[in-house]
Amino acid sequence: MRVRMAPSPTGPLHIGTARASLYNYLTARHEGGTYVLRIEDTDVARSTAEYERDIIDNLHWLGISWDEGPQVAGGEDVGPYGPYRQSERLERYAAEADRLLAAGAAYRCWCTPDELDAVRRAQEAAKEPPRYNGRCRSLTDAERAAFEAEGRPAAIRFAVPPETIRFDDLVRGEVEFDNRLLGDFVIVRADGAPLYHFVVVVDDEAMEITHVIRGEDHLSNTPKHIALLRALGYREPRFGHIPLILNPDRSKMSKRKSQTAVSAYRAEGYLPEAMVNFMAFLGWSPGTEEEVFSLDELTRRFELDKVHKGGAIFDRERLDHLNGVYIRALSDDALALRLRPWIPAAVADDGLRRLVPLVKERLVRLGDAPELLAFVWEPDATVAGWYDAPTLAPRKGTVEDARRAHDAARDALAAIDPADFAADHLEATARAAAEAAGMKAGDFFSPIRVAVTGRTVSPPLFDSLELLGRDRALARIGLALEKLGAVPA
RNA sequence: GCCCCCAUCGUCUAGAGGCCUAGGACGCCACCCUUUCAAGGUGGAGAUCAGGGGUUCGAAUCCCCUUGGGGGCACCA
Repeated sequence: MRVRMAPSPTGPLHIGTARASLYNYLTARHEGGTYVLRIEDTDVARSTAEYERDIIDNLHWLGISWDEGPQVAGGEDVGPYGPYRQSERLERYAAEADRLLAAGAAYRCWCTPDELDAVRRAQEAAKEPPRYNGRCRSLTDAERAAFEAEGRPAAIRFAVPPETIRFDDLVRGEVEFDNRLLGDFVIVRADGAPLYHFVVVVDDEAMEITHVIRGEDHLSNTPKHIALLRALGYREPRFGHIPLILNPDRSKMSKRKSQTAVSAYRAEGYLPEAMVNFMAFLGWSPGTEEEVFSLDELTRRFELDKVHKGGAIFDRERLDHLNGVYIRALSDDALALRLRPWIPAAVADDGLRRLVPLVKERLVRLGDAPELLAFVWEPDATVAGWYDAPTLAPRKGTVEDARRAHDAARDALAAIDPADFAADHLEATARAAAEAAGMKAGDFFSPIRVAVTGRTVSPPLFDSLELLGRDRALARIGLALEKLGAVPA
């Protein structure tokens, strides 16, 4: 078994491409086949090295590996079937196009874009299917000679044989198309650039691909590919068309309506394990009620015949949940490592490990960490700037309550030996202070929480206090008192 | 317009004729735990299996039709 993924570097790695790559990967690895990466950069105008880098980097990030093809963006090919970039296989396409031409299976077409456009418009007006009218297919030798003498560049069209194409799709079963309904399509542009439907067939044969697994959007293109590959005398691979990933409105997932770049999810702090697990379940399930799977487990369990036929909406809330599950499953050390890029370098180098327990159960995405933890590394004055005096009041209390709490807290904390400034002891002390002040614990803690973390919602108060240490805690309470002083009770 | 594909709670799904008065998960709502927020626990609402015909002793599961949705019909991929 030889399987491939064939992304086009005309944009960053798309969720849909990533999912198709994942299904190909899982199929190849499950069956012990070979997995190939081919860069489909025939559209030179839209392809860039930057996008190729984005695609390869993010595929690696997801943990998807391949046996053949470039392993690094712009890097050298690995494998005996190269080159693996279509832009480097132009001679082969030209030779195959010539073969088709010589056999009469393709012909030159001199129709101009304007002419083609006019025909298409007329067809639309007449409510006919828009397809090439075949004008250049039946040119006389004299007409052909005239065009050639003109020196006008010609495109090459495939003369689609009038036949019914049937194939047994790996996920959809028997499918049948009438190719008589197809127009002769262009396989090589007038400027010499070979087109997708043609190169994909040439390359799959050249790379001896046995299983073509791709999005359902290619299902109705498959009869074209089969007709082409027959005309070229190639072996027919098995085809499998997986369901599409959908926008919330059930249309094909698109940049316009959804966040489609894998890099964007990565930048928000989604874990690759969660992305992979989530994407795998968009259109597949093991047939049981289990739903948390590592890439290795997926490889073990994945089977193409359990893939669904209907499309699936990309549900962010479900992804969020799964991401949280994966974050919580990480050890503190592992999570600290992952958090590094989101934390100021000085903090990351020093006390990051100690911060992890404060946020581990609260993180949806790694990128949420700074919001939760900034109070730790920001200067006292900055934190004090995050709130105003009324915010210090307990939910059902007054600023006067806040003042009492802070007075009591300041005295209580100041009395603690810095060496004993630990969460357990702090809590006991604070509770005693609250009781002495005649306040409910919650009402007492709330103002302190705001003073210390700058927010009404924060990690656990006493752990935060311990982290800050006595002096900074006292300083923040002092700052809060100053603010309260400006407010008449 | 033509061709093709698809159709179980809002969403992801289990279900391959009787185990289904349709199960799980996300989300939602309660309650418990609790210093806030989370996490966790318990419970709940939520799908007459798109609709209609068949086949069968029996249908979410098989067949047909309808409806709805989607994809494709480029000198893009």
